[in-house]
Amino acid sequence: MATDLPEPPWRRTTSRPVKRQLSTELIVSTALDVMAKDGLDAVSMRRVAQQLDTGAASLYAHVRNKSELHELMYDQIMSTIEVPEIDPARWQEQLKELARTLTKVMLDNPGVARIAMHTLIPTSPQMLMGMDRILGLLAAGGLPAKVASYVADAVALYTTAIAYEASLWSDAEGGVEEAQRRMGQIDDYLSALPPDQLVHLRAMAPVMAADDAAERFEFALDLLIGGLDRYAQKPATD
Amino acid sequence: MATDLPEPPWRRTTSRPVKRQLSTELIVSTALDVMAKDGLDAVSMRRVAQQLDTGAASLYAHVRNKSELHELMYDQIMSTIEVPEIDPARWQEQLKELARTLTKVMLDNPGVARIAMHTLIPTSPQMLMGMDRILGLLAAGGLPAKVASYVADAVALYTTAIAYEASLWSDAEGGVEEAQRRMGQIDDYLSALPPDQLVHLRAMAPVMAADDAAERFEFALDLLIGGLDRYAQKPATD
DNA sequence: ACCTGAACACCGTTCAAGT
DNA sequence: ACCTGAACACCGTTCAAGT
Repeated sequence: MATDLPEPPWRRTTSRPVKRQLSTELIVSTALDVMAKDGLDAVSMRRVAQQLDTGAASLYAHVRNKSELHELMYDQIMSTIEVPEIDPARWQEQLKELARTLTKVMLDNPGVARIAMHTLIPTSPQMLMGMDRILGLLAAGGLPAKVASYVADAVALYTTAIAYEASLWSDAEGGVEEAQRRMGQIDDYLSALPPDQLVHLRAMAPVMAADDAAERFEFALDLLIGGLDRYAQKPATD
Repeated sequence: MATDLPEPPWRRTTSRPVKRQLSTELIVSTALDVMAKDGLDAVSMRRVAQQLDTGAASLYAHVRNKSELHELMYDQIMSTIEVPEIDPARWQEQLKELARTLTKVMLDNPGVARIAMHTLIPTSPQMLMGMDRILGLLAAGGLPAKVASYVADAVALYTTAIAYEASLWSDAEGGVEEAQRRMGQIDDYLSALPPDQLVHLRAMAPVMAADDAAERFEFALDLLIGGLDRYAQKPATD
C-alpha cells in the first residue's frame, strides 16, 4: 500500500505546531505573559488572541468572559503560594509571614492586586485552602469564631489594598513621575500658604517623603495582629 | 436710533439657555449625576457630553482628561465633609468618627471609593485640610511623627478599601446576586468534599454568612486605633 | 477662546458561517 | 466541538475647521 511508504521529507505531514491548540490553560498563561510585559490594562481579549494568532471570538470557547479570564490569572498566581504547616505557638508570627508572602507575590505580579480587589469572594480551591489555613492559625491562637473571621478579613483586605496601591506606581508607566509631580504640587501649595495654615501637614511632609513602604506595612501588621492576645479565650502558647 | 426701540415680543433676543454654558463645574456636576444614576463605569467622556448636548471633544477645553474629571468628582464629594474641631481628650474617638464619616460618604456615593483607590496622592486643598486635621488628632494623642504618618495612612487605606469593596456590591447591577452565587459555590464545594477537609472554613461558614459589615468595620477600627496608647510619648488625656 | 464633527485606534461580546 | 470574520455598540483622545 502506498501509505506504507515513508513520507517524502519535503512533505511535513506532522504539521509543525506553529499554532498550539487553544485551551483555557494556554489562554491564561498567555494572558499572564501579556500582563508581565505590559500590565493588566494590556490584557484585553483582542490582545491575548492576537498573541495566539487568532481572533478574540475564539477565546470565548474556553473562557466565559474577560473578568473570568482575569480571575483565572489570579488563581494561577495565587496557587503558587505554599502555606506552611501550623505551629500554634507561633501563630501570630505565622500569620504575619503569610501576609508578607501574599504581599510579595502581588508586588511581584503587578496587576494581580487589582484583580484581587475586584474579586468579591474568591471561590477557587486554592484560595479556599489558603483561607482555611489562616482560620486554622487564628483558631490555634484561641480566637473565637467571629473575631477570627473579622481578623482574617481585615488582614486580607489591608494586604490586598497595600499591594493595589503599590501596583499603581509600577503598573501604569508614568506612575513614579506622577507621584513625584503630586508631591511637588503639595510642596508648592504649602510654600504659597501662610505658615500658620496646615501646620501638621507641614511638619509631617519630610517624614512622609521619606516613606519606607516595608516598615509601614510591618507597622500596620503589628496593629492588626500584635494586639490579638486580648481576644484569645485560652492562652496562645499552652 | 433703531436700537432704542423695544425688541418685538416674537424675537427672543435673550436666547433661552436651552444649553447652559460649558464649564468645569457644570461638567463635574453632570458627571456626578451620571454616576449617581448609572455608576462610575457609565461616566465616560461621551456619556457626560451627551448629557450636555454636545460632543466629547468639547469637554477637553475644561478638563484635561477622563482621570482628571474623575478626580474632580472625588474632590467635590469629599469637600462636603465637615471635620470637627480637635478635642485632644477624645482624639481616638474623634479619629474613629472621622473614619466612619469618610466611609459613609463613600458608601453614599458608590464609585467615589474606586476613584479614591486609584488616586495615588490627593492634592486638592480640601483633602489636604482633611489630612492636616487627622495628623493634628494624632499629634494631640502624643504620637511621634513617624507613627502618626503610619497610622494616618493605615486608617485611610483601610477605610477606602472597605468602601471600595462595598461599592462592588452596589455599583455593578449584578453585585448582590453574584456574591450569593459565589457563597453558594463555596457551600457546594464544601458539601462535596470529605468532611475532614477545610475544617476551619467549614466551621466558619455560618459565621461569615451572617456578616455584619458595620460591626466588622468597628472591629478593625478598634484594632487600628484602640491600641495606639502604647505609642504615645505623653499621656493622651492630660 | 471656545466649540464642533470626523477620524484614529482601540474595546468586549455576539452571531452566523464554516470545518 | 471548535474556530473564524464580520458586525455591533461602545471607548478616550486628537485635530483641523469653524465661530
